[in-house]
Amino acid sequence: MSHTGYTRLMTLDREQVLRSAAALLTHKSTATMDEVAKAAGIGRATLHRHFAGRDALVKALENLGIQEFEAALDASALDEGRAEDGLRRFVAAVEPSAGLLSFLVTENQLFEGDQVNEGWSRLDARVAAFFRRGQERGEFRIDLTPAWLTEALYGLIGTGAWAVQVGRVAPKDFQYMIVELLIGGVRRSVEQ
Amino acid sequence: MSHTGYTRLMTLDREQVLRSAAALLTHKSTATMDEVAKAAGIGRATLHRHFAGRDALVKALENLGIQEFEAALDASALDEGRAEDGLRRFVAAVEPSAGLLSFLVTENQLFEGDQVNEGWSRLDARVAAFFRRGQERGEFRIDLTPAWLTEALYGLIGTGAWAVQVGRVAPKDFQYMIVELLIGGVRRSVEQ
DNA sequence: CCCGTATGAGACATCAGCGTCTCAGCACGG
DNA sequence: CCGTGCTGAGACGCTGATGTCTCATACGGG
Repeated sequence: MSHTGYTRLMTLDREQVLRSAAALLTHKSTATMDEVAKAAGIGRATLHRHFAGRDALVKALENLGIQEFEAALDASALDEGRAEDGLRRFVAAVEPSAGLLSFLVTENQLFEGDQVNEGWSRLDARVAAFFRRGQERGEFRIDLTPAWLTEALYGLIGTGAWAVQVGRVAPKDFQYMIVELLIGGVRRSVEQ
Repeated sequence: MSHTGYTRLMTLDREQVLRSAAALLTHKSTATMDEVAKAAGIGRATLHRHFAGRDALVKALENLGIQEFEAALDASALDEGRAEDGLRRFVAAVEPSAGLLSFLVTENQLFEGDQVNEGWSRLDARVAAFFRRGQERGEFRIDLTPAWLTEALYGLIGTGAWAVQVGRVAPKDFQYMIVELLIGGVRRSVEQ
């Protein structure tokens, strides 16, 4: 039989191709379909058999990213304990996907109004709600809007992923640098 | 005489075209040469008379961005008074160029090793030195490296410019959101 | 008034990347 | 041993963008 349903083997193939595509596009967002194929160790024709075209590939990557992002969100149990610690857990959980997320965010900025994948708005809402709860509990300051904090978190994750990639930040410091800056800021405070 | 030297009129033309190109590419980084020309109110041929090609245009924009960035750096007198206030002045000064800077940073990430414009490294060094001085004076925490703080500043400026553009942050809050987050972080501290 | 000059519009060739297709090779199962 | 089916390689046509060129025109100075 051909690849109708989602037999395990088939899914594994797709998954693997998707992973390597993510890895490549993460640090070369303009990579060619041919490059993506070669990076996955397959031919361009086969790549097209898995993904109808570049758009389909990006959309699949988008779904993968959303899925991983959501998994990180679930895994970090943002509501348990101090909001600050939830944030730490989240950044730690999202680190492996940081490059992919960064790519997708950049990619999304190009699609002006062409209605973005609804998954993003759902995730945005969850993250913004987390910040809002932190504010209501008195753990976060209230003069920075949840929407901005959400964007800033994405931005810092992307910047962090890139800084690690070009060697300006040690990989082991990724999580620490992002979370500490986001939580405490750069000012040296007495309570540290 | 033709446009040999840099007669005033000629320079003004270029400048104006460059400005409008910056404004356009800032929120549509994939804009066509034709779109750039139309946005500047000139024909594509004339655009090519000013800038040999897309690369030349981008390079000119890069120089413009570097120049504005450096001007903002000079104007904000980072060393005077508290480091924190210097940072505030700088973000205020750089706000008009934020979109352009954001575009250029993204653009630069594509040129892998093709040796980036030396202007950037000079500016990077100045900013990093500022953070280092702040640390030495005891005003900034020392567990975040100057290199990371520099990248984070760029990242937040870019994120801020984008957030304003899509309406997630009010233009008047641009400066406040960036500086406050960068300086104090999201944690609600007693001393606020 | 007339000439020089820059300009805008458009035609043209070129090129890179995409999407489709064909074909031969290879593995795998019957 | 032989079909079936998937794969990689490659050819092909198409499209969009680029860079170059020509030409008619409008503007401005002498």
